[in-house]
Amino acid sequence: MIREEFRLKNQLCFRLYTASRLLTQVYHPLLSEHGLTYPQYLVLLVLWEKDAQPVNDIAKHLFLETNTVTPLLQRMEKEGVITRTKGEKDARQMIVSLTRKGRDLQKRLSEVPFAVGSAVLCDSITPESFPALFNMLDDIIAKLGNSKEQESRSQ
Amino acid sequence: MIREEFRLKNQLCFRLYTASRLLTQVYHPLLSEHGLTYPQYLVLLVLWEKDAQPVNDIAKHLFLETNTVTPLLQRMEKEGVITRTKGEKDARQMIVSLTRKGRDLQKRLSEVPFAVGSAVLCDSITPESFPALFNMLDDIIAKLGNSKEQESRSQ
DNA sequence: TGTATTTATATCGTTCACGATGCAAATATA
DNA sequence: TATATTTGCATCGTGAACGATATAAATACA
Repeated sequence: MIREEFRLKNQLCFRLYTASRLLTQVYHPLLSEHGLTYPQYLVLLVLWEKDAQPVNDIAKHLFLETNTVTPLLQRMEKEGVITRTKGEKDARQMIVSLTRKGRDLQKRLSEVPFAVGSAVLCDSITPESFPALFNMLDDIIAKLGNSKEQESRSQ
Repeated sequence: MIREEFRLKNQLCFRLYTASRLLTQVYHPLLSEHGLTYPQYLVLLVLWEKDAQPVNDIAKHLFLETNTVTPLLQRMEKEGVITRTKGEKDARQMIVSLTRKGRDLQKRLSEVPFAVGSAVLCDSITPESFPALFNMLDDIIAKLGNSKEQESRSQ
């Protein structure tokens, strides 16, 4: 006698986890061609919007901890797509900046968003249905992301 | 000049990835108390629905590869929540079965689905809005999961 | 000013994900 | 029936995630 609330069919998290993994797999061949992983691509998205950010700002944009981002940035530095320089005002900070190679990747990856977009489109997933999905996911992220901040603030 | 399609705000995958990670983090304290990780919990969900399944069936339910599931099952066996026995009809198969401890965990974790559910509920995420979200995520999973099967079939 | 606290980042250990590869059992085919 | 192919699982290497902890710089405050 399986309880309904334990059925895989009724799990929100499992759906998010699976959809996320499968969609990330769509990125893989497109990115590995340029020596990038998906999280590294996310770092580039952040830096293309605003160059020269400290580690902490990048981590906050991605809802990640610095202990995840730091090694990732170290690998990206080794690959020559970013540089990490000590902050001038604050010597604790590491300012992450795009290299020429990192900037140029935006042009070389220009087809990626469209390729991924077309991979998910189907009868029920259309450009028109995106806003509704985006809103729900944003609400989940806001709820869980904020409650996390509350936690750390109350300690 | 950032292109719109590269903005973090416009990325479906980033939302799925973030929502998945944040929601998985809600599970963490509830599961680690019982020595479980989230992927291990998913294996239990599968086995609670149907006990004694080969590795491959478990992997397929979770949209994972056996090279991810095998080490995970080995850890669960070491923890004493499952057993792995060679298949009788097919000696290549490893049949994964719940131990007494694994079965009992269902009762001990009975509050988990409700605790997680209440963690996401807010003004816009309600029991009424779940079906719409579930349907869209299921469509994404079906589209990407199926196209993966097509691939392997055509090789 | 001297000490305590906070902040920014880094290091470490464990557990996934997953591509690539290996191996043995089962099945297909010559 | 002998050989080729497929199937099911395991091993290996790399790169995340993330809790725990460390370290140095900045800030607060006594």
